[in-house]
Amino acid sequence: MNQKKVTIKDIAREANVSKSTVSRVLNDTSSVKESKRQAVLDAMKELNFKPNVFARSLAGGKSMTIGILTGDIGSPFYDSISKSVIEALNTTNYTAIIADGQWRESHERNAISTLVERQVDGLICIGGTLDIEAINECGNNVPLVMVARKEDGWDDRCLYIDNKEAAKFATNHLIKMGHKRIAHIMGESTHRDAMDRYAGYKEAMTEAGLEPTEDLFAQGDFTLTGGQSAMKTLLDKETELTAVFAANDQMAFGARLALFHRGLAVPDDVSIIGFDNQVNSPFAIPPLTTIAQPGLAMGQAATEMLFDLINDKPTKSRQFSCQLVVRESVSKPR
Amino acid sequence: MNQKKVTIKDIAREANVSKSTVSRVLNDTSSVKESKRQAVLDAMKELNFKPNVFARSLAGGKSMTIGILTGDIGSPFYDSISKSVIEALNTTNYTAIIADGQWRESHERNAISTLVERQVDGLICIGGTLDIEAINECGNNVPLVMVARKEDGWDDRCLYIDNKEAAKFATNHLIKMGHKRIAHIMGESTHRDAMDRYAGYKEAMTEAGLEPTEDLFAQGDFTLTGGQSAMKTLLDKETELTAVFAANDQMAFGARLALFHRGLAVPDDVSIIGFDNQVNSPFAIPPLTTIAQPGLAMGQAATEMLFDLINDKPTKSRQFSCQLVVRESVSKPR
DNA sequence: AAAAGGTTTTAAATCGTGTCATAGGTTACC
DNA sequence: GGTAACCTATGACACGATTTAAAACCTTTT
Repeated sequence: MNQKKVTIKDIAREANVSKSTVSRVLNDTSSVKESKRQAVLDAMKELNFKPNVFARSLAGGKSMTIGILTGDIGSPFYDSISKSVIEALNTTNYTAIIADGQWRESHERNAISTLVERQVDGLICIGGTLDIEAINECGNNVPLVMVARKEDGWDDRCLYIDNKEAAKFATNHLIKMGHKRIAHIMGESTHRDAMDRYAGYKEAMTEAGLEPTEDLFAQGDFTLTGGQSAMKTLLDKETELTAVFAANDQMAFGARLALFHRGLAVPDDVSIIGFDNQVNSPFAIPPLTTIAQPGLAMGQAATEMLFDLINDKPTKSRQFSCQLVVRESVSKPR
Repeated sequence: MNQKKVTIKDIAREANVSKSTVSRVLNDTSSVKESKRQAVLDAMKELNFKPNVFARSLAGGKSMTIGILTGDIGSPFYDSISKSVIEALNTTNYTAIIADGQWRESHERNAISTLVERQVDGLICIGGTLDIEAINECGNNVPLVMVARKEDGWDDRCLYIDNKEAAKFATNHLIKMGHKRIAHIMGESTHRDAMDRYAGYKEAMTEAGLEPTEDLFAQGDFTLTGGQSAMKTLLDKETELTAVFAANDQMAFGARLALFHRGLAVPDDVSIIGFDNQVNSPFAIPPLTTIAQPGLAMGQAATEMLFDLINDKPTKSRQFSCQLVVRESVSKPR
């Protein structure tokens, strides 16, 4: 049944070589005569040899493991990045361990130390709130890449988008459609993305000669319920808005539900634009117009960058561009 | 900077005891005089000792790692289970490794062997298509728990729901509301859940004296787009349906979009009921009536069961009950 | 033909921890 | 007081690989 573990020792005996030789053909670390290499490979195949990861890690000092620290498991956009990293890792000998920060500094700290205890060879941070110096310190100087996040002074390992510019683009889309009373539902205020998108909204408004007054602003927190209650607040103020720019799709959905419950139609009464382009956004009713953030590409690029970092190759931060995805949640105001 | 690794050897020296003693207080494997225990603990604190996972695993044969084999990362319901497992593990010394089966047997095989190479101490399978004998074989007899899946002959380690009964319940809800022409969008036909739900639908119909005719049936695949095209097919048949039971929420959303594009209102023209109660289902337009599957509870229970299995305690399969969540996507037919 | 030089191969040390058999030391009992 | 029983602590070895320094083997050069 439970096949006794096959070790390099067994392979060595079977192939009439020493353990070291086996190790050398395993890692291709120096030349081995072709005949012996074949003998070893044959033996490995025959005995169905699987090297022991732990022995390897202990001896070699590499864990062949990459840590993913995600701001929050369950957040669709971050999840899509995690998924693409895991997929990218599939073609390598590395395996991912995911740790959940749950948007709390303390949790993030714990999550990182879990990863460090597991001796991850590299760390990919997706969003998150803990400041980068702290991460790096907890992280014990493990090679580190930041995704969906830009940090000053870390200009060689960030993969990000220009949130302000993208938010401006979104707002301008509404403006071009003829809207003047455009509200903004902002994300978690401790979150840089939220601040940047808010800034972009304000700038677009001002440049168009529209005033982003206080009553057009509502505080959200990037969640469905947060978006919903922000929209309620907005509606209670009886602001005469005709369009809403939500800082992410989740909040857009929340807002959309609040509108639905007040009997307001989208886009006929109120237009909505989101941010992220989650997988289910095309299936919202109506399909959500939004800004697409290239999560998949960022995840893949992060993986590549991390390997460059691990192999001491030079890296540089990269800005990804976003695209407006026009669907059916925005129309001209009536 | 990079603090030189602190080993039990250092602790031993600092506390004036032998390495073995340190190991014994670490694992609480036999009694140690209180004074020495304290000395060791103090030394560990002072030197900020973190045991090396790999050395531990190598020597002890336990990896302190649990493998999660999920049918598909990105599938909201399965993801919620994974998340709850990861959370449950947070209070233990175990860490999770997630491997993605991507609904393909070959991928699943690879995923399992990755986990086995990582020497996981236990395996939690969430859904998936590979048959259980194969899993067990690949899994090298690692303790194994199945979530959201019932397998005959494995009556001590499955956590599941009665899909047929729940589907019957869903269908009956529509029937009670007065619907007679009720369509069903089925999931991936290789999937047992899909078959069971279909069976429940048929049984409910027949028992109510309604005939589940061919034209009321459409094949889906548990995805958003699958649901959409199934609904299109249904509408193209010009079946005079007044309600749809989709085998999961994802397909319900897809169907809902197809309806939207045909200008049909939900629930006024067509009622929809789903299955799963995904986190975003309350935020659909209109909020989706559905069958709630207790994913969180199942994830936690799975974790507990796995530990029982690991500790050679007896376990028994457990059936969870589902609940109808009435929201706004179902009304009486007009 | 011997020395030099390069290529393969090997034995032994190492990585950090767990475990087992054993050695001391203490208590208890007759 | 002597022996048995028990509790603690120890050292040596094991776990399964990598790595290094030295040995063995082949070629080539002088």
